[in-house]
Amino acid sequence: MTSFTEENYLKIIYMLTEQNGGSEVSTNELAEHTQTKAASVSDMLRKLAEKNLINYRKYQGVTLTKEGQHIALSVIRKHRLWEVFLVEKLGFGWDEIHDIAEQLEHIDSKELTEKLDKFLGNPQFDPHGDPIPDAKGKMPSMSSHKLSEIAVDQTVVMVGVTVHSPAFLQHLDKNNITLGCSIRIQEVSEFDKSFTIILNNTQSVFVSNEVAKNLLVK
Amino acid sequence: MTSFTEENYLKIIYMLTEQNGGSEVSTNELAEHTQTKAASVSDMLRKLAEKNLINYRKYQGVTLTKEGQHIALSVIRKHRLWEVFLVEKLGFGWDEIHDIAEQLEHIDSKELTEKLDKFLGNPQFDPHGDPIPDAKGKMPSMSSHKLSEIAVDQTVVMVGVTVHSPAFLQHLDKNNITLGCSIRIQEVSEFDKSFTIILNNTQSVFVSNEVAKNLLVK
DNA sequence: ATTAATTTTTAGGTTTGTCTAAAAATTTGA
DNA sequence: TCAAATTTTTAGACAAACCTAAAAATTAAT
Ligand SMILES: [Mn+2]
Ligand SMILES: [Mn+2]
Ligand SMILES: [Mn+2]
Ligand SMILES: [Mn+2]
Repeated sequence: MTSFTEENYLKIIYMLTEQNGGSEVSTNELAEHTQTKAASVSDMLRKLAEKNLINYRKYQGVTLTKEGQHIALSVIRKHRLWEVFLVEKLGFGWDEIHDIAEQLEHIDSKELTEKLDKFLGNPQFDPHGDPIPDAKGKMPSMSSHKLSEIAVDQTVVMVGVTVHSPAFLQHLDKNNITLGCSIRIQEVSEFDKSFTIILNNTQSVFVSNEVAKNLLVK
Repeated sequence: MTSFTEENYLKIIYMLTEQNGGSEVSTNELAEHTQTKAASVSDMLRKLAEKNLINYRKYQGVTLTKEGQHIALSVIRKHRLWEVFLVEKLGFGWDEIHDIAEQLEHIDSKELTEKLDKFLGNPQFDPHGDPIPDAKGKMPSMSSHKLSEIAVDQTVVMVGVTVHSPAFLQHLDKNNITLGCSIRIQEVSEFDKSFTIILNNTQSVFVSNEVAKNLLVK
C-alpha cells in the first residue's frame, strides 16, 4: 500500500519532526533530506495527505498522523534491527551498514521482523546507540547528554552518536572510542573547548569540540 | 543500473531457459511468469536487448547474454542464500520463505552477500535442495532423479523438490518427508503408479504419483 | 499453398515519481 | 506597512513500467 518512496518520506518526516522538537517540517527541509527538489516534495505531500498519512496545510509544513507515525516507526524499527544484524552477526563495522539498512528497512514481512528481533535477542539499541522501537512503536528511553556539556573530572559512558557519517565513525574507531566505553574528562581547553579524556581508565585521548558535540554519554 | 523489475525478468529468463533445455524463451511464457501481459514483455525485451542483457530477434524468443546470465545468477544466489538464512537462523518453515526471499534477492551489496554466505557456512543447497551458485556463478552439481523413476526395493535419499508451492511443501511436512530423509520403495501400484515407501527405515508412507514426480532423490 | 489461428509487436494511454520554470503565498526588514 | 526576498505550490514534461486494442508476423490446418 505504501511504496518504498512513501516510506522514505514518512521516515524522514518522523526524524525531522523529532529534531524540531515536535513542530512542523518544511518542504525545503524535506527536499534536502530526500535529495529531490521542493516541487517534487510538494507533489508527494499532497499525495501523503490524501492517504491521511500526514497533516498538511499548504505553506504550513507537515506532521505525521497516527497512521503515518506507525509506518515511520515500523521502518525505523526494521532499519535499526538490520543494523544490529549486520554488525553482531555478519561482522560489519558501524561505519559500513547504513546504506545496506536503507534497503533492508523496506522488506515487507511482519513475521520476518519479529523473528529477526528474537534472533538478535530483542536489542534495545542499534550499533550507533539509537533506540529501537518495539513492535507497537514504543521507543526505549535513555536520558543522555552531549559529551561537550559534561564538566571536568566527571566519568561517563559512551552511549551514542548524533552524526552517522562513515568519516565521523571511522574517526572514533581510530581513537578507540566505542559504544559502552568509559570516559573520564581530564581537561577542557579554555581556548577551543576541546577535551582531553581518559578512555576506559587507561588511555588518554584528544577530542575536538566538534567531535564532543556529536558524542552522547550517560 | 539494473532495476528490481529488470532483475526479475533476467532471473525468470534464466530459469525458463534451463527448463527448456537451453532453447529460447517466448514472450508468452514470460508474460505468464511475470504476471504481466505480452505487450509489456515485448517492451521490456526491447529494453533489455538495448542494454545487451539478452539476445533478442523479434518473434524468435530470447536467451541471456553472458552479462545477463551473470546478473541472473547473482539474483538466484542471493535468493537461495537468504532462504537458507530464513530457515536455518530464523526458524521459518520451507513453505514460508519464498515471498520474503523474492524481496531480499534484490538487496544490492556484494559485501553483504559474501558475508551472509560465510555466516551460513557456505551452503551448497537451499532449503528446497536447489543449488546455490558461488560468487562467480558456478552451480554445485548433483545428479538426481525423480522418485517416480526409481524401481521397487531401491533405497534413496530425498534431495529436492521440483515444485515450491506452500501446499505441496506442507503436504510433505505432514507426511514427514524432509530433505535428507532416506526412502526405501516398498511397492509401486500397477494401477495408479502410486508409491508405498519406508521413511528412514521406520515409517511406512503412501505417496501418490503426482507427488513422486515432484520429489528429487539420489 | 492459402487461409485460419496463434503469437508477438506496435500504437496510444495511464500512474508514479521526478524535473524546470513560473506563479502564488509567506516572511523579512527598511 | 509595504516592497523585496524567500519559500512553497502549480503547470507542464519526462522516464519507467504497465495496460488495451489493433496490426503484423509466424505457425498450423485444410
Ligand atoms: Mn542507519
Ligand atoms: Mn543506526
Ligand atoms: Mn524460492
Ligand atoms: Mn528455494
